[in-house]
Amino acid sequence: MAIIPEPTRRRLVQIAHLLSHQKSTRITSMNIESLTGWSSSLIRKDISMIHYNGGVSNGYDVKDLRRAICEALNIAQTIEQGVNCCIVGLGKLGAALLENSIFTGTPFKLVAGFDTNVNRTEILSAPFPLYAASKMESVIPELGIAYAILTVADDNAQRMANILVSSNIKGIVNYTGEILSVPQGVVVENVSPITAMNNLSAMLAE
Amino acid sequence: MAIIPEPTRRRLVQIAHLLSHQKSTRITSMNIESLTGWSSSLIRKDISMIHYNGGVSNGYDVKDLRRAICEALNIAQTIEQGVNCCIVGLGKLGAALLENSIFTGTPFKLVAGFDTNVNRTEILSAPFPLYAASKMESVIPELGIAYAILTVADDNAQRMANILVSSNIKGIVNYTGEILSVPQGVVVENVSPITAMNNLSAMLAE
DNA sequence: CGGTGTGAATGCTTTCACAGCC
DNA sequence: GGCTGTGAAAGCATTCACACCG
Repeated sequence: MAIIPEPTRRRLVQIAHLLSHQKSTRITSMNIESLTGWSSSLIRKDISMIHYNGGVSNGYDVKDLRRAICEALNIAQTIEQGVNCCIVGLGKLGAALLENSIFTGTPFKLVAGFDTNVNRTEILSAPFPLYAASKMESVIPELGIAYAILTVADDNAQRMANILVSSNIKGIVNYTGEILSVPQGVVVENVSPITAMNNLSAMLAE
Repeated sequence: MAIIPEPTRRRLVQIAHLLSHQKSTRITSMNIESLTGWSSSLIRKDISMIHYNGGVSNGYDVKDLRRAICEALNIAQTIEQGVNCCIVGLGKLGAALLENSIFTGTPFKLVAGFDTNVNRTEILSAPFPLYAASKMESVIPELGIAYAILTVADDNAQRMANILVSSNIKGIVNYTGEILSVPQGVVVENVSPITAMNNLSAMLAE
């Protein structure tokens, strides 16, 4: 498969998600345009990047298009096997995410939580084990954990990220306000409320 | 001020944030490169977009550069006046964010919370008032709320977004898995853990 | 020197426009 | 007729390379 440019990939991920919530059985690029704001030709181009070629004059088959996108992005495999994830930092935010229901219907499975404060790991309960942060480097490879959700305090973020990296993590969803330095090959997705708000400000100021 | 392209704006927001946490008093574009992974020439180009011209052969003055970026992005004004924000949806995640400490040291101020379930607004306590969701259209303009954090259940997301839009909200930080349809002029920042995870998958699959 | 600031060149993304197909 | 799929054109963003400056 030819390489798919990052902007296209990100849109396809969204489109796939949107398709899974779709009521009707067929959808056109214009429908998707009005749902997402991206131009219909851009959407057609994106779809052409994965060589789908299943569109006809009344659009695409919702289910089939979704399947094709997932396959092309290699999230099909992900979907079948599931991906093991963990939460690092069990403060209020981390604890809120413990609720495993958050990932039901997705391929992501929470299988462990970590906190430096052993109190937290004892007080809280979750449908999977909670460990002291010192256990990360052994537990993460053992359970085959690929992704981590980082919800520690900002001043602890880089230190924990370093441990995650040396535990061989593949990706980090970063809820802290810090920008993490990680080696090539590890992917970080920044979702801190503060960064998000700052982005809003910068977008809205022309 | 000439318009600043979106990718540049997003990087500058991050750089400004990073500068505020900086110990040393001077910094070079190479320093920022090793901190962020963006190339030093890109960083210089970004800075040149705001016509800063304050750099010398030992780099930039950290404080002054930060000030200049904030000014150029119109987040200076934001910083002085603060921006009023609200949380819509007081489930576990929303409740975790109520902790106002999350925005201390930032220009963002939480001034209201909303939930359709009046129980939640009564049970929970916060350093600002919590209202029934039916009050949104009156309270939001009244308090001059510009940004909303959306933490409702997915199947309620678009409905709440519609109400936010008709309450004249400027920006939405979207923690739900839904893609929101909003009119031009309203900005959405998607930070759902599921979207973030999906993006990780798509990035890591070449 | 060591680093900035910036035109020019390169390399991506998006839009356009239209042939082709159901 | 309506919509897809896709070269070709246009529009952006990033890197290069080098003049310039403390």
